[in-house]
Amino acid sequence: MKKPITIKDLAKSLNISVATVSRALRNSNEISSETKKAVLKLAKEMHYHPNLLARGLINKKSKILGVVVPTINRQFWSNSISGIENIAYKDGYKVMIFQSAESFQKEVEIVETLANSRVDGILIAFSKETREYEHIQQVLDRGIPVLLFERVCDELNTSKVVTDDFFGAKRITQHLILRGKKHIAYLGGPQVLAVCRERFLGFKSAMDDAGLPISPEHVIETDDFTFEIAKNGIYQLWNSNNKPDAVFCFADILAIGALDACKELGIRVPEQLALAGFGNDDTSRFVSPSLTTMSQPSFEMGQLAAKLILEEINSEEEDEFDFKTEIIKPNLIVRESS
Amino acid sequence: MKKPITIKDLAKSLNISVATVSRALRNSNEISSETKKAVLKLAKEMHYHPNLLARGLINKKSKILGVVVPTINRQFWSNSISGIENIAYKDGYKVMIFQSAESFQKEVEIVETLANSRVDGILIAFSKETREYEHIQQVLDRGIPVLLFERVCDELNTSKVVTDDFFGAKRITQHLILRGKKHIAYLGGPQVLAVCRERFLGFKSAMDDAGLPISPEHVIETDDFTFEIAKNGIYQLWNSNNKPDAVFCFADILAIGALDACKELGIRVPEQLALAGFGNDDTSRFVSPSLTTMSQPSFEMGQLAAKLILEEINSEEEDEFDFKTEIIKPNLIVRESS
DNA sequence: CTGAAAGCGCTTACAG
DNA sequence: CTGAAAGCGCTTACAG
Repeated sequence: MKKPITIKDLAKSLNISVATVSRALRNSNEISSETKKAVLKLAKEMHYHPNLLARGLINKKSKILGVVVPTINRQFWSNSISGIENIAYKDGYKVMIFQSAESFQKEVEIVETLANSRVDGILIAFSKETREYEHIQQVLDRGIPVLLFERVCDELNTSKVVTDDFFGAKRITQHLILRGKKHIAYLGGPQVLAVCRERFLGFKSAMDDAGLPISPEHVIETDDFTFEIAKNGIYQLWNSNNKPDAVFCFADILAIGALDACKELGIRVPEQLALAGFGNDDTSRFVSPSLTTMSQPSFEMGQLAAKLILEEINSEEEDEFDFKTEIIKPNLIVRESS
Repeated sequence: MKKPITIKDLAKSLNISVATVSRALRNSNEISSETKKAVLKLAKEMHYHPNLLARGLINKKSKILGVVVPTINRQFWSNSISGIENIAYKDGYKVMIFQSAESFQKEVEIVETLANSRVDGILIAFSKETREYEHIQQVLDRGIPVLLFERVCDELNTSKVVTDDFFGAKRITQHLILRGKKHIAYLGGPQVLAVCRERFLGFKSAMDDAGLPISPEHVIETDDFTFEIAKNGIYQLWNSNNKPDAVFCFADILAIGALDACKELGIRVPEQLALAGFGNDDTSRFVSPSLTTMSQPSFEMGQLAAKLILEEINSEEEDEFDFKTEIIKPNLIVRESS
């Protein structure tokens, strides 16, 4: 590593003080345009680059937002991030992205690093393992703004951006019912997760309203949201005497696995078995039959999240900030699978 | 923002010097276990957290790797990043991810920020717009290790990790030829990009070897790699008198678009038109007919990239580091579309 | 408009 | 084993 050029080097070369150099570089108004020009010229010539660590140490502002998601490898998360960046960049903020890989320990480490690096704010969607929120509460206590999105919790007093999962699940279940389906199964995640609970409750509510019973063996909870696990689920459902005529899947990837199982088992979709997902992965458009799903406006949710946290960051630190919880309704997209 | 606890606060409370506190915190060996214990205890009680900016300013080591990719919203890139993280975390490094969004200007900004934040190394895949490499050369001149992956250039003297695009394209074209196809079209990106050029040349080489001519109207160059553009390409090919009997697509997403066009046009795949992609997006498994493709080992490429740059970072700065270029062969995965 | 000085939070030779 | 001092690269009142 070479010794980088510092303002000291510039100052020495020009025979002026570092204070003046600093002012010229930051385009201060208390400086003559002449010296400013000279400094800027030399800075360019000598390939001067400011040390952001030193600046951050003094300014206490990094103009950096930290984002923590379970994985970037899913449409929903990567789209949200794009939405966050879209807003952040307009305001001169850079966005640092980290993946927790659904590991609580990694999440804790990342949050700690982010906070210790003095980012201006942290946007986080919890890992699947996260059950306690001490690590976030500590960051909050340190006065660092945190915004929770999609995978949130009730315990924390922050701004939040979430999907209206209850509404979405109810709405898509109603759609299946309208299609004449009466024995609808549910393929979803563990109900310790709020999002899973909500979607199940929405599903249940629609069934209840229609006076349709839910068979216990039609509720399959998976720990992992993978293609293979969904396939097993369909095999399990189809091997019983009590076959469903539709399946509402917690996530598109599950519905896509379900679809594959249907192909293998020779089940006609949607005639024998209608399928519906949630989330609107790009993939759901490309499979055949294409997949009915509740589309989460992930990009817009990211934008909204960024807006909220920037508001908080830019608010007067004195007055209590008014935390908002934005509940975003997903949109039903009907395709061939129902 | 509250005033954070510093080592000064700890020192005052314990009536010892900041130097001693610092040593206790960093688990130095020149310290009595007694004072160490006391410091650690108080640090916990007072919720002390080290300021990484201050540490970085002195240490010149951040234990952070910066990664710049065109987008995280594609399997190949997100998988590579997971591979990079996998290796980096084992070595105690954190990974900061940035998206250039295929914008040269944004790429330049990000690289500048990364370098000015004193990350220990930068792994970058160029944006589609990037034609000059001054921004990287400058970073190199500053002594910061840079590794190029997938979207690279010849001009820069760094370690590189790339796909053997020529081999991959040739191999998959040969596969199509073996399937009895003789009029193979090519759907790909602009050949100013090295990766596009290589894949086209591999395609051409296989055709040449087999004594098969390539019709000029069978070579379609698209500027964007999107589903819709690929569909148009197929419409264009099919509306001519000189219809191909197979299409080698530069990327899976193009092949998937092609597939959709075939469905709309009633073209039987692979009988009338065989289709092959490149990259092995997850989606290519899920579409129907499933897609033949050259599978790039993206996770492993990420791992390799991280290994190489960590080697460089950990090498004695004195001796010239021996830059390596790793050329990774993709694997042919034959599925239903051919 | 410019400079000397103090300081951001931390680390590390150098003495003792 | 501990402390005083210098310093990392920068910014910002305070004087002038």
